[in-house]
Amino acid sequence: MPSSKPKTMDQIVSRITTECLAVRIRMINRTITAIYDHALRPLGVTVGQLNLLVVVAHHGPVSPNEIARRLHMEKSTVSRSAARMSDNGWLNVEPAPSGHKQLLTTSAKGEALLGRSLPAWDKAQTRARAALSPAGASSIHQIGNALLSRRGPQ
Amino acid sequence: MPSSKPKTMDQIVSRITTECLAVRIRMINRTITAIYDHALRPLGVTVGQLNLLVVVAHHGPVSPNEIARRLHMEKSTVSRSAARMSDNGWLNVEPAPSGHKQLLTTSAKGEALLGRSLPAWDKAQTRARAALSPAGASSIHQIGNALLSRRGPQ
DNA sequence: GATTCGATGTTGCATATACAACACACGGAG
DNA sequence: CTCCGTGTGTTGTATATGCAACATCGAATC
Repeated sequence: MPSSKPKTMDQIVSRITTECLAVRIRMINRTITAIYDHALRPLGVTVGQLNLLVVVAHHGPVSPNEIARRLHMEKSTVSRSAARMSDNGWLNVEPAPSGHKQLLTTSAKGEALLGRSLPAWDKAQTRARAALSPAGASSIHQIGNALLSRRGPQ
Repeated sequence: MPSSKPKTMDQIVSRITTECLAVRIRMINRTITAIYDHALRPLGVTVGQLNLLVVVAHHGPVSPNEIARRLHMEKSTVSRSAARMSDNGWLNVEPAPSGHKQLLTTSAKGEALLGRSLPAWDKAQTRARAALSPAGASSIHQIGNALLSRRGPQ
């Protein structure tokens, strides 16, 4: 009876090469992020930042931690991004009335940027849909919505 | 006649919130990457590194630039990752016989790591499939394969 | 009221990633 | 043979990202 254990290097490599979801998602992420970042470059903002801005604009005054849960990010990542955007004058970071908490709100400058960014975002969105193919874009949309519907731990 | 131009902030925010492919892909990327990295942590390797190792093992001696094209990455990203992995003894980075070029090959230690990592990778792969749902996983697989089939510029 | 626990934010460290500017070497044009 | 252009690798800079350890504040427990 041939053991199933002693896989050859070729078998392992072949298996991971043809199946791994991580390489694929990470590659797709790089490609799509590049499309948006390229379109947004003239505005001096990245997709990550634009997305953060939109979430803050959408969910009124909101804490970094709350955003981290919604977008499945690490709290420190949100805090540091918010700090950078505050430096740029796009976000206000203020301590909540009571407690240690913080509240993020959009500034006038931030909303202006958002308005100015719409055309570039739209162009990128179109190009991204093309890169993913309509069916792929629809799948991504669906998977993303499922993730968005339930927030993370922390 | 109402202009289609003067969108309100709410309209813009709502549109990007409900449609943007970038937030979704980036979120999916964070989630899936976390699954693999968590599973691989005991082995001291990240998914990105494991993937690089697999590609090098698969495509014999190969230059960083060639890998960059295949995986749609920036050449400097590949070079620096390869350098880290060389420090760990998982990859050999050697100058090509003639020319300025470099050739990456797996070391014995690298192949051993690969073999040791398979179970963890497998567990992560299963969990990732579950997180994406079978249909979603299949879509990602397909989109990824399409990207892999044509290499990038540079 | 003092102590403890839990939620929140910060900081140090490491990887991943991209872009721009630069350094180098090979090959072809002259 | 020399010069130049292209392909390739490197380095500086900046963002994104996560983990672990720590600091803090409020609330629940006693």
